[in-house]
Amino acid sequence: MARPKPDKSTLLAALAGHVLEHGLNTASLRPMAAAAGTSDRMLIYHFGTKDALIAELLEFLAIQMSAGLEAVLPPVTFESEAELVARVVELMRSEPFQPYIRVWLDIVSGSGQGLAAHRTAGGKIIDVYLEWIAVRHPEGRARAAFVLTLIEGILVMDAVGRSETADAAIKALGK
Amino acid sequence: MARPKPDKSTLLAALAGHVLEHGLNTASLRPMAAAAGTSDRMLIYHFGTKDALIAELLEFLAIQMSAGLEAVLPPVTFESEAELVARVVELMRSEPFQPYIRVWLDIVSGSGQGLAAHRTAGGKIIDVYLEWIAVRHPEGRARAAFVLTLIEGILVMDAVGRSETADAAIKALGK
DNA sequence: CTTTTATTGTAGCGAATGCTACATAATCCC
DNA sequence: GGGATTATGTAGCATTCGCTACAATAAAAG
Repeated sequence: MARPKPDKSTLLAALAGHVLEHGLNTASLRPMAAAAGTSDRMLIYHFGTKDALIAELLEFLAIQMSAGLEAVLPPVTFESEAELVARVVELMRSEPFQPYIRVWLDIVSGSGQGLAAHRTAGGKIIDVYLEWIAVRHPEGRARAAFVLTLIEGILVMDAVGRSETADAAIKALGK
Repeated sequence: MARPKPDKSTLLAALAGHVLEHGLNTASLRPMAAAAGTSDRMLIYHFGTKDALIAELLEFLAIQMSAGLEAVLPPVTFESEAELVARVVELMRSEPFQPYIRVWLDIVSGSGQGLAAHRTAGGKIIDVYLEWIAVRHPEGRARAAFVLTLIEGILVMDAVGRSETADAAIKALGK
């Protein structure tokens, strides 16, 4: 009775891997299925609909993008806000984060287009990151929102090839 | 001899209108053609390729998104950085800007996926906005980058339904 | 062992995709 | 006016899309 499939998360992990490499909003059933070692037929069988699949995949991605944050940056409070920002940006710009940032921008774009599942997942991810930053912020929770918002802006700048502007923003924060 | 079509900009304007309403990254030839009162056949005739069309459309959009900025917010320097940010955000959140923001997020997403035309257009748009902010910033050009980056982050927050976080960031800026 | 029930493969449908071949109409040049 | 060039319509092709019908197998239940 509505018992969840035993290895659905295995399936979702494979789908997530494909999406992280090839993009979320342009993903289609047959390539995803191939990446997961199965068929489009079976994806529909398991999820009912592509939209439902994407919705579940977004939940999975939201968790995956939130998990491991503690491991990659231990919960130490920094000496200054500027230093925290610099450290997080350095992290976000590192190689292993790139696929997640691409997917993140897809989520944001989809949210803008009014896709409910995208928006829900996007909001949850922001919530987790906000908390993650708050724990590490010396000036307390109120400023965490500011820091995270700035970092999101930096991601945008980086995406369109204006990292210099992002760097200028970080520098301006210092003084 | 390679004389440019007389009303290609008219065509591009119609295409831009369609894309502003229905999204850039999901646009396909036949609906675009219908919106422009033509056929897919003619779009290919004029632009050669869909990719080329998108590239030209992105240039057009970059200009269109930059033009009119002066009109909508006269080049007055504000009393404080916080006030400037508040005013610009108010502008960006206003109804008529919504379609442009959706397209903007599509451009950012496409840039993240490595689409060169998207990235080029996105960079140009940032450049123009940066200049636009610099002219209005009381504390000079160096801080304009900071302000614009923060605003981009606010757009992201708004997109995923976390305007409260964006507002908190703006407020935090005040003190 | 047999009868359900859950899982999977094969094949394909109808729609949409970007793009092209071919023919026709309009326009320009001389 | 006639030949060449430019513009446009009509059809369609090959591919991919999400999804489904049908049948076969595998597993569970009695």
